[in-house]
Amino acid sequence: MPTLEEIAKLAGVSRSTVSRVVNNDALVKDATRERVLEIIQQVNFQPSTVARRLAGGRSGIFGLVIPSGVAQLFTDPYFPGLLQSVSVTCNATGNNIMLWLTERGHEQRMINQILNNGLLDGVIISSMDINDPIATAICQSQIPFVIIGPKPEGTTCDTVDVANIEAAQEMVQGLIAKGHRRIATISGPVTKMESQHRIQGYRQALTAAGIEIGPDLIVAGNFTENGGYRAAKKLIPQAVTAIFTASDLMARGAYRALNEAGLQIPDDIAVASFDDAPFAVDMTPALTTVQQSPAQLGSTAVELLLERIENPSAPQKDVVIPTTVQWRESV
Amino acid sequence: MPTLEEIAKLAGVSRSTVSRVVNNDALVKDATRERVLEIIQQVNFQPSTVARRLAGGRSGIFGLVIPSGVAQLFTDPYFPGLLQSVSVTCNATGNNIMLWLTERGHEQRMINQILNNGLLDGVIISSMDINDPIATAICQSQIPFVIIGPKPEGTTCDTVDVANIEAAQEMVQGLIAKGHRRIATISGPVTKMESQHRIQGYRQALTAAGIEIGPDLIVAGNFTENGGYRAAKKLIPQAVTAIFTASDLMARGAYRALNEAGLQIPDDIAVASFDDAPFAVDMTPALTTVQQSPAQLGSTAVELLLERIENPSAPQKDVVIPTTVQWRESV
DNA sequence: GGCCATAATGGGAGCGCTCCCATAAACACA
DNA sequence: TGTGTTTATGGGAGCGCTCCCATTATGGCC
Repeated sequence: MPTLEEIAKLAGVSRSTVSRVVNNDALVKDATRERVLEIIQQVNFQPSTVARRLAGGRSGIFGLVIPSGVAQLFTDPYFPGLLQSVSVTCNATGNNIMLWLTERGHEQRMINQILNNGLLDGVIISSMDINDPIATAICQSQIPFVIIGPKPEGTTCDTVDVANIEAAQEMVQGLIAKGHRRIATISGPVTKMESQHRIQGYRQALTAAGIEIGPDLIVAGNFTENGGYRAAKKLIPQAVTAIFTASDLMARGAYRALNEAGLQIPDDIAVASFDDAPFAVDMTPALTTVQQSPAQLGSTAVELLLERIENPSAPQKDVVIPTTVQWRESV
Repeated sequence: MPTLEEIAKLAGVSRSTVSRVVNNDALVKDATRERVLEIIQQVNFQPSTVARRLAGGRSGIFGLVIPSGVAQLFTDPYFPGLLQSVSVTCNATGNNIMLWLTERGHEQRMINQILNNGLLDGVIISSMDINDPIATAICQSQIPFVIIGPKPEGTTCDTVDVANIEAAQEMVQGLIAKGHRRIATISGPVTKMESQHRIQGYRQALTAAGIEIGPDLIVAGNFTENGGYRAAKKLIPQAVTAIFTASDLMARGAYRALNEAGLQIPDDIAVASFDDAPFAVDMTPALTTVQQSPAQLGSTAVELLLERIENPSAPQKDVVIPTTVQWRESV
C-alpha cells in the first residue's frame, strides 16, 4: 500500500500535487497530471480512506440503516431490491455502504457508531419505525441523511417515498368500482408509517364511497407470508368479498389460507395487493397489485444524499416515486 | 464529538491514560479508570474509528463480500439469513459490517477499495464464484479473511461450509432407498462450487447404487424460482420419478411446473431439495429437504475471522456445519 | 530511611491524508 | 526589462488516535 508521499517521490513532485491529481483539482499542469496518473496506475495506488477522512475529506462511505424488526422481512423482495439498487448506485458513483441492521438493545451503541465514528459521509434510513430512537438521533444530528419512506412529523429532511395513501386509495376505489362492498385489508405492522398510510388510503376510498368500515375488517399482518396467512384466516368468517393486502408476500399467505378454505380467487373472493414483487405475476391467479419500484427508491435515495452532501444548505426535497396499479386476474 | 484529549483534560489525566481506559488496558489505577469512565459516559464519548485505525488500531469493521450474480438471489432466504446472522454476531462483538455486492465491471475498483482503503480489520466472502477475481485478490492479500463455502483449491484459508457432497448424497440415497431409479437433479449455477458439490453428491449416490446417469438428467437452474420452473419443464418429458433440486426456491418453481403439467407430488413424482427454507414446511405437499443453517454459517464466519485477527499465525481451520435431512410429504 | 522493582502516568512521534498559505514559474502587457 | 497577474507547486500544520519510551508515584523489604 503506497502512500501519497511515495507517489510524489516517484513522480518527482510534491505530496500536494499528487493530492490535487487524485482529487481532480484543476490547478495542475496537464503534463504533471499525466505523469502522476501513470505512476498511480503503475503501482495501483489507492488513497487511504481513513487518512483522507481524518484530514477532513470524504470517505465515500454511506451508512444504510434498516431498523429492527425488518431483518426477518428480508425474504420480502422489497428489501433485496432496495439494497441492491443502493449498492449499484453507490458503485456507479464511487461510494460504498456500511450496513446496519438495527437490533433491540443495541440502539445506543449503534447511534454512537453511526454518528460518532467519524467515518460516514451520510446516512440513508429505510423502513423506519415511528419514533425509532436511531432515526430520531440521526435526524437531530448534523450528518447528511435521507429517509426512504414517509417523513416523520416535525422534521425537515430529504425523503423519497411512494404515494402510499393515494396508491392504496386508487386500488380500493378500483375494487369498489368492480362492485365490492365488504372489503377487508391486511395491513403491515402498526409501527410503520407506510402501514398507516396504506390503511389511510383504504379508509379514504371506502369513506368516499359511503361504505362503513366494520371494526374487524382491518387486520394487522406483519409483512410476512405467514402473517398474511393468519390474517386471512381471521377474515374468512367475516364473509368479505375482497381483501387488500399491504404486501405481496402477505397476499401469498392469504392465497394459501383461502385455498385451504376452499375459496376460489377471484370468484369467491378478490385479492389485491401492494408491491408488484417479481413473483406476483406468476401466482395463480396472477395477483393484482400496486407496482412500486424499490430500485428507484434506492437509487433516488443515494442521489439525494449526494446532492445534500454537495450542498448542505440546499432546500429540502421530498421525492415521490410514481406507482401504477397492475390489474390482473385476482380481482 | 469530543476527543481523547478533551476527555483527558476533563478527567485531569493525560491522553494516554484515557486511551488505556478506552482500550481496557490493565495498567490503570482503578480510581483513575472510574473517573475517566464516568466522564466518557457523561459526554457520550466515542473514539474516532478513523483516527484509531490510522494510528494502527482496529476499526472493528469487517467487509462482507457477496459476489456478482448473487444479488438477484437475495429473494432466496439463504442470504437474508446469512446477512442477518453476520450482522447480529458483529453487533454482539462490537463490530460493524461494510457490504459489497460485487458487480461486473467494478471488480478492480472493489478489490482496491476492499484491500487498500486501510479500513477493514478483515473480510468475509460468501458464495464465491469459482475463480472469482475479487476472491482471488483477497486470498493473495495479507488481510485476515474467511470464506463461507468450499475452500478454493490451492489456497490456505479459514472456511465454514456445510457438507454439500455428503448431504446431497444422503438425500439421493434416501430417494433410491424408496425405490426411485430415474432421479434427476436441478443444480445451481455451474460457476458455484457448492453447485458442483451437490451434483457430485448426487452422482456418487447413483453410482454407488449402480444406476447410470442419463445425460439429460442434470439440468442447471440458477437458484431462482423461475430457474427451477424452467428446469422442471425440461425434465417432465424425461419421465423421471424424482427430482432433487439444489435449493428450495427452485423446488418451489418445480412444484409450479409439475402442477401445471398435472403431475401429483409425491405420487407421480417426488421432489427433494436443499436448504430447508422457512417456507419449505408450508409448501403443499411439505417439502423434503436438507436442512442447513445459514445463521450458523454466518456466526461461525465472524467467529473465525475474530480468531484469525486475534492470532494471525494460528493454524488454518475448516469448520463444517452439520446438516440433517428433513423428510416430509414430497417424497 | 534507603534502595530497588513495579505500577501508573505523561508526552513525543507518527499514521497518510487535506487544507492553507507561501513561494516559484509562466505569462501578459506596457 | 520590469511589473503585475495568473498558474503551478511545495511544505507546514493538524485531524485524533496508538505506540513507545521516559518519567514519576507506589510499595516492599532489608
